[in-house]
Amino acid sequence: MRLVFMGTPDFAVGTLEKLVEAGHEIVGVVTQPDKPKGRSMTMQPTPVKAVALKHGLTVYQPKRVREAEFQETLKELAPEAIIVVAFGQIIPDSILNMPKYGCINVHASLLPKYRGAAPIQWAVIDGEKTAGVTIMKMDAGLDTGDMYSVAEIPLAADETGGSLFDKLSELGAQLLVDSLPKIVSGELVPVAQPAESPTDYARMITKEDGRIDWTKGAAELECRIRGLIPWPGAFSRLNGKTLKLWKIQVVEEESGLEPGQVVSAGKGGLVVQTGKGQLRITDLQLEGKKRMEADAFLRGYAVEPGTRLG
RNA sequence: CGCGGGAUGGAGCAGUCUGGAAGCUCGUCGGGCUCAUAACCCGAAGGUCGCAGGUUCAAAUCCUGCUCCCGCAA
Repeated sequence: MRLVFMGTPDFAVGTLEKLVEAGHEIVGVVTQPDKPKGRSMTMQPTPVKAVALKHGLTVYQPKRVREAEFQETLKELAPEAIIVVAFGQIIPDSILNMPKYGCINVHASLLPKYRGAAPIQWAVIDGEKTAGVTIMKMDAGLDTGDMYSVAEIPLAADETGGSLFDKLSELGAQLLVDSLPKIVSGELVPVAQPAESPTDYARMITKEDGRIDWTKGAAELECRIRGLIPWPGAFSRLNGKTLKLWKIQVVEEESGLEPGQVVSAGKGGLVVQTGKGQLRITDLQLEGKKRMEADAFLRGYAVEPGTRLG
């Protein structure tokens, strides 16, 4: 098919590559403008741009796709469909209706669950048992379009935002490539979504979402910590410094200490009381240091029981 | 030049401000105790103190340059 691809982060890269492999004619790749990134604050291309250039594809980076000038460009490209994967901009009606097959979106959730920008992390945070991807025909609403196909997978017990991200990225890419011909042939018919989503809107994750509220229960915190790996990561404060929590286990015991207080620190890791149960931190990272095992860290850095985190 | 922390035996840290014998908690190896042990006791090995210059009678420590790692910010 003659396609235009719109996407920005890593999640979209796999899909773009699959489309190229499948022999589709990608007449244009649209991605967000470069932004300064990293410690040096140097300008970095988006992951999608980097891959697009590698394949010799033409890249467009409009500040807003609704700009008249860009819409003209798009018209000239005359795609049969526009593939949208984690693009990061609202697409106006005029573009949604432009191609014959409209704008086809890969969304990383089992719609109508988790509409929004960060469906993957929220699924893990909420402790969902399964997750998946949905191929849908975009409409003016936010992730409310009619659905063509879905693929579902179970969540691993130690699933993290990052691991699920990788799985769904792959799953979504495959599902899209498989679905496209069937959409053209009419084999796949779009089905309307239920109007109401059973979950909260999956809003963008921010750094603050990683701050641990020790008054919450251990099981709930455990899901949250997994969901936020590798970014932004769950964190608390230890002696005035940021402490990232990388690996933890739930301990079904109570200590009588206040939530956030250290129960024990030693070979078993750093055990902290929560509002319900305790968390055993086994991999951590102190500000300015590398990630390491709690056991190793505690050999050189004394933490007295009763110390308060947060 | 976005802000900041760091590099010290195998691991994690202290020591650096206020130059003057390389330290702590572990690990490893040997021995002892014990029914036994990740427990306890005794002993040992193991370090160019990131790299390169400079100051000094003397540098892990002060000065200059460089490399690498990390947090913030995105």
